[in-house]
Formats: sequence, structure tokens, C-alpha cells
Amino acid sequence: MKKQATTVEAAVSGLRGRIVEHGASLSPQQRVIADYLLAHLEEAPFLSILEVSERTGASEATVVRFAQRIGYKGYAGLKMALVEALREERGSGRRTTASAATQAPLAAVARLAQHNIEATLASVDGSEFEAVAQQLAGADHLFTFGLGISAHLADLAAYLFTEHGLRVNSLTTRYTSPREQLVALRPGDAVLAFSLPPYSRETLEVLREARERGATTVVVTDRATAPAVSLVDHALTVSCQGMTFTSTTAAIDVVLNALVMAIGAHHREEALEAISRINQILEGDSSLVD
Amino acid sequence: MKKQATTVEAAVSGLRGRIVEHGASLSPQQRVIADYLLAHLEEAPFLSILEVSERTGASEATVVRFAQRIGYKGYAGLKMALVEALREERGSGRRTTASAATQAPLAAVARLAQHNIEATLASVDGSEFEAVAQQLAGADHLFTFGLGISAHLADLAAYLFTEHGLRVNSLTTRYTSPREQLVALRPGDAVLAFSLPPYSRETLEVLREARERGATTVVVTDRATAPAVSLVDHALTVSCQGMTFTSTTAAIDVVLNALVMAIGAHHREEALEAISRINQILEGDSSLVD
DNA sequence: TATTTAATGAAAGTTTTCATTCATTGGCGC
DNA sequence: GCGCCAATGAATGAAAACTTTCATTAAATA
Repeated sequence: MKKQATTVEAAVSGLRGRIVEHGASLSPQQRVIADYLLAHLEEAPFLSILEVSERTGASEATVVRFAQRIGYKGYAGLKMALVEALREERGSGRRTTASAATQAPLAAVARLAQHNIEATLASVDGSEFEAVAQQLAGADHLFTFGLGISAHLADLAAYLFTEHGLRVNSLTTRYTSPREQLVALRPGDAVLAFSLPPYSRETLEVLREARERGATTVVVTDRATAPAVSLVDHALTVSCQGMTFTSTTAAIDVVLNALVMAIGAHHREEALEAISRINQILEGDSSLVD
Repeated sequence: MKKQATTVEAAVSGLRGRIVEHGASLSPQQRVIADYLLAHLEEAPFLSILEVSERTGASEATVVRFAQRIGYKGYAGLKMALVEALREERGSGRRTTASAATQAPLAAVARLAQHNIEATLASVDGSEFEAVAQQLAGADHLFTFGLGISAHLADLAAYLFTEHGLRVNSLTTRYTSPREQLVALRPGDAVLAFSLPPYSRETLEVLREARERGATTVVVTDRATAPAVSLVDHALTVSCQGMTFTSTTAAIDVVLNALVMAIGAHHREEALEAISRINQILEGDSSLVD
């Protein structure tokens, strides 16, 4: 396949190249090994066969066969290649020329997202979060709403909540105005709106009307002084810095997923199970390659 | 001797500290070994006794005695220490304190997202990322595609790219099958697919067909051995651990936004400007309330 | 269903690596 | 000169790492 496109790639990072190249012919178990190694490139050069087999659940023999299948003489050969790669990388040091410029966007956005997630974690009020989860879980029917990038968040929220058994609709602007769709709204329902800059008047109107009709209103926004906050029953303030020149909604994604999990916490065990599995992953030991 | 002076030093770079400490009692040969190792700290963790003895002219026994003399259990102990030091140095980006060991869903999901973003940043291949940006920017027309949660990503991608002046369509399953919509596809176009577990056959078929029609194909997936990888021109592998029991796509959100930024890098200045503003935010000056 | 093929782990075999023992060398004081 | 001792390397032993073989099981094919 595409020699022209992959030559550089293959030369630079041999392991990844070979895995992709022979990817189709790898057995399931070998795939697990491949993924583990790629996900732990930092550690890989130091791991012995035994360690790899323990962490991936495959037998030592399978590890060797994997190395041979992707073209190395054996595991020893693979390891030597990894060591070489590591040496090269260190040797070249911070001399990253062109790749610095290209790598830069990824690094910058990543750090921005990390920052926002961290800030959100620090600032979201626990009891408010809990209250929102309660309200959404208890609602008869849930409507989500947003404009611009927030529309995607609204759709995403609807998708996630639906998967967890809630009755949800995302208010769209496809056929009729969102406000018209609110005729179906009744007391006992809830509306979850997303309001990020540039704030739109329409969102405020939807929230106002929803409230008049007796529904519980919740807004996810980026600052406590956002216009929507004073109109709703509950507001979750998420850190969304940098949204004027990029659109990373990573922090909101996190909040949304956490809400889903909290709601699913009806089946407490399930939620706790999820949390413990997350912790396992974070502990480092992805023996479970998930 | 000066415990106070050497504690930090010894703790940080054990080898150098120990050598200095026991320097007086080292034999001539051992001194050669010490000098060699210190001069080749990069290599040291990977050298076997035999290699060290060959390069220094000392016998293997002397190498072992050297390690013991400076306080290690044996050469194995010395090597382990070197490996640890190297690992530490590389993994210096480890800020995530286990402080938030909370049982709260929000904390757990946040940390998972952080982890995935970090892992993605470490593993995404720079040249591949660059290549993808090039291809997408240069495409005549762009189609995005995904099923399940990936459908949202496809829509989001279409939205983001559209905002930056590209001609994009998200292939939906709304009216006709995605493959039917490919009749409009021509050489020079590009297809950007998202393929996350559970992988669907349909996605593979779309990619296959797109390629047959001469379009450039790109897939964003969660592992290098995912079935789609072998079918496309370019693959971006993003860390998405924990997706079996939650749906945080934060890392993909980051990659997507970075791509947008890289594409906009035609207008280099604009991209650099964005990066510098991100850095300002991270520097802590949220003076600009953005 | 019968047959073949591929995948896999247990276990045996091989090589490499590490540690110890022991004999030799060379310096140094008596 | 003689004995003592640290230093050293060769040889040996022990352990770990790596590879192969082989029997079993699961999957694919006829």
C-alpha cells in the first residue's frame, strides 16, 4: 500500500510502521500486544518478554511470534529496534525543526484542553452537579438545546442520555424554530441548554419560555455571569477558555459524560464499577487493554 | 561524610553521587568504568556487563565488583537504577496528582480524559499528523463519516472545517445509505472517517469504496490495529481508553481542533497567533477574559 | 459433519546475562 | 628475597531472558 506515503513514516518509527503493514495478518492476541506496546512506547524498550506477556495476558510464546510476524528476527530484534529509536530520539534532542511547527497545534490544543478540564474540576460545585443529575434523572422528558457549536453538544447530550434510557429530544432548527417545538413541553419535563459565546438571544428565549411552562431548566455555560445563568434553575459553569479562536469542548464533554455516569448511578453498582475501572486504567496498568 | 550535601544529588542521579562518594576507594580499572558510564549515560541503561567490559577493557568480574563497590547489590541493581532514572526523566510530564482520588464521577471522568489526551499527545506521529493536515487542506471536497458516537464526531468535524472555509459534507444515514452518497465522490476529494469500537462493517465499506474511487482516505481510530487502518492512506491513532463504559471523546476533540488549526496554518500567522494566545492563557494570565 | 488450518499456552531447550570462585599478577613493606 | 594483599581476569555456576517444540483448542473450509 501507498509506498510513497508511508516510506518516511516507516523509516522513522519502525515499530508503528511494521504493525500497520502487517496489521491485517496479526492474530487477536498479537493485536493486543501491538496496541499495548504502541500505547507504552516509553516503557517498551525496558520490558522483557515476561513482563509484556504478563501485562497483555498473552503467553511468552505469543509475544515472540508477534515480533517475528511483523518482521523482526525475534523479540530481541524488536527490542533492539526500540532501543535504537529511543537513542535516536534522545540524540536528536530538542532540535525538532519543521515538526515543531506542525506538532505545535496539537500540543497547544492539548494543553489548553487539559487546563480547561482541570479548571472545571476545581470550580464545579459538587452539590450543584449532584442537583442537576437528580433533576435530569427525574425528569419526565428531557429536551436539549444549543446553537452553533453548542448544537453539537446538545445532540451529543441527547445521544448519551438516550443510550442510558432517558427520553430525550434535541431541539433542532431544522424544520421549525426550537420555541415552536416547546409546545410539547409540560411541567415535570426538563430542558438542558448549552450557552457558549457568542451567546444567542434565542437560547435565552427558549429557556425563559421553558420555565414559564413549568419545566426545570438547566444551562451549561462558560462563566457564572453569562446571561443565561439568571434565567435557569441550575447552572453548571465549565471552563472554556480559548473558545474564541479554537473550539475545544473537551471540558464540556467531560462534564456531560460525568452527568451520564451520575445519572446511571441509580444502578449504583454500575457507576462505581465504571469508576473503579477508570482508576485501574489510570493506575497505569492497562493489563486490560479495554 | 556530608550527608546533607549529597542527599539531593544522590537521590536524583544516584550513579554520579555514589561514584563521587566512593571515588577514593575505586581501583584504577573501576575508575575507567566509572568514567565510561558517566560519559555515556544515554547508553548505559542498555548495556550488558559484557558490553561494558569490552568497551572499557576491564573484565566482567571487575564490572560487577565496581557496581558492588559503589553500593549497589550488583550490576543488575545498578542497571535498574539507571533505567529508573531514565524513565523518570522522560515521564516528567506527570502532573496528575492522585489527589483527586475521589469517588465522584466528575473527577473520575476528568482524570480519564486527561490521561487520554496526554497519551494521545505522546503517541501521535508528527509526520502523519502533518500529512493528514496537508491532505485535508488540499482536498477538493471533504466528506466526513462515522457511526454511533463517531457520527457526532463526523458532524463536529464537518462543522469545524466548514467554519474554516473547506467544502465539507457529513455523510449521514438520514435518507440514503452513506455509500450511495459517495456517487458524488471524485478523485481529488478526501474522506475522513471515525472508527471507534464497536467497529462497524459499514465504515470499512465506505472507506474501501472511497479509495476505489480515487479519493484520499483518512481514519481517526483508537488503535493501530483497528481494522480500518489497513484500508486507508492515513490513520491517526488516538488514545480512547475507557470507551467501553463511558464515551469521553475529549482526546479526539483535541485532535480535531488541532487539525483545524494546522490547516488554517496556510495563514501561518493566524495559527501562530492562536498558539501564542493559548500559551498566554496557560501562563496564567487569564487577564484576558477571552 | 469431517478435515484442515491457525492460534495458543505449557514446557522444554538455548542463549545471554549476571555473580562468584579461584588462581595469577604485581606492588609494597619487612 | 619473602610474604602479604589488593587488583584482575578466566572459569564456573546460577539465573534470567529468549526461542522452539508440541499438544490442545478453536475456527475455517470442504
